[in-house]
Amino acid sequence: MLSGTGTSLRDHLIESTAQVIARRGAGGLTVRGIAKEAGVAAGVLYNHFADREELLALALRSYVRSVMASLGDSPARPGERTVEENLTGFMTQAIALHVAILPVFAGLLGEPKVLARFFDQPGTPAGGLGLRDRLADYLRAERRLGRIAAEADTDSPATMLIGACHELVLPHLYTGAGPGRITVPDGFVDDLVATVLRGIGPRT
Amino acid sequence: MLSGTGTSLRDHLIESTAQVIARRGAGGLTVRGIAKEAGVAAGVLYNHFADREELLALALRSYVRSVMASLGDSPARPGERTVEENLTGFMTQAIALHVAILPVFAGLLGEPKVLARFFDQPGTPAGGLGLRDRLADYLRAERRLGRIAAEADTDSPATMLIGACHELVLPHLYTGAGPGRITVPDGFVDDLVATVLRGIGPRT
DNA sequence: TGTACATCAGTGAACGCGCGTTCACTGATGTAC
DNA sequence: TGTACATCAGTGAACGCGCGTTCACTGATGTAC
Repeated sequence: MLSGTGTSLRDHLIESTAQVIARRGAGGLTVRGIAKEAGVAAGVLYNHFADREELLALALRSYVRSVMASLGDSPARPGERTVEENLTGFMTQAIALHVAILPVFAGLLGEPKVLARFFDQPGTPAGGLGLRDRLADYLRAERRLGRIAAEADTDSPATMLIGACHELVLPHLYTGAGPGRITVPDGFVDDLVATVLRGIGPRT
Repeated sequence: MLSGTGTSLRDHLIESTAQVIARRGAGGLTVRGIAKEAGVAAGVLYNHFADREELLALALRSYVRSVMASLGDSPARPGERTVEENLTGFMTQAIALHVAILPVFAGLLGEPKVLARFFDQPGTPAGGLGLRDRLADYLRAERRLGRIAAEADTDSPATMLIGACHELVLPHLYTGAGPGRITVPDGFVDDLVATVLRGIGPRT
């Protein structure tokens, strides 16, 4: 695990840490735990990183990137297919992203220094934070095309749809379910999209 | 602050801790910090509580109760006023509750033991967790009364509306804004309710 | 090819710190006479 | 009322622990001749 691989030890440490994050979350990650996972001595971290926080921020970036890469690009293009199909595809990805990433960031809320370092990195993937704005942009484009109601608001549906991702994941975190299996109820996405498109008010 | 008050030292400790939680969140709360805030020696905690976690769980309950008391009862009664007014009132309260409570619980995600103790307490107020179900119950009642569409789903609007509360608060936590001022955008609640009731799809 | 030496990434015991928790002690209060 | 004693809530120094971090050392590798 140490030599013979093409990657540098620095990269190996980042990848090992990202794997621990994926498996156990980012909360309570210790320098010794990381080193053990990577199969090296604890002190070696400081030959390659300024401190624990720098390594964690880099590992977080690596983890977020690998999750986003595994999901592929969002297929929501204004004017193509139907709005319903586009929203359904977007939400399916958004949910997968939140299920993978929200528990990790939640575990770091007690370590604001690491979060700050993560967000300060140049070229940081926006993670879950950019999704709401991208969704609102998409909806505005569809409104311009006349495929959603001219008088409809775009911020509130974006907020609610992304918020639904949070609502799906957060209760599991409070009860300490960890990053383990979070199951998406049958028809979850379809119901969300239908409610947003058609509303629940009586037919007028 | 020590003697002369009618409350026992045990109650005083719980209240002092609840106040620290209200001011600085529940993350990183130390036994010494609590004792200093209460104006007593650190060791005294163990004369009244089994350990730090028990005190924190009790202080959490006290804090949640005081927040809920300050908000009063939810005014959403099926069949009274209009659905729009009821939802607006419910959401205004739900947002205030999440703004006050979500940062506190978020800071505790790194301490699952304290969360477990909190939820294990008999008579624990459900906090933010029960709101979604209450909202879904309310919507089902209105649907029975014919005040929302017969074919409408009730779980998805409840999930989205409560999720919008999360979406409002969570980004502030990532950027380390603390439990400080979280401002609600103008028309936030009205837009949410309008979108849920009328939908954003083109008028059919 | 063989030998002596320089280099330097990696090692892991040790350090200082802050934490939750303990416990011998203090001193205010209540009681007996 | 005054005095001697018992009680016990509160004290805070001290303990053990795990943490992030340091640094003198090791030993594999490359180089000179």
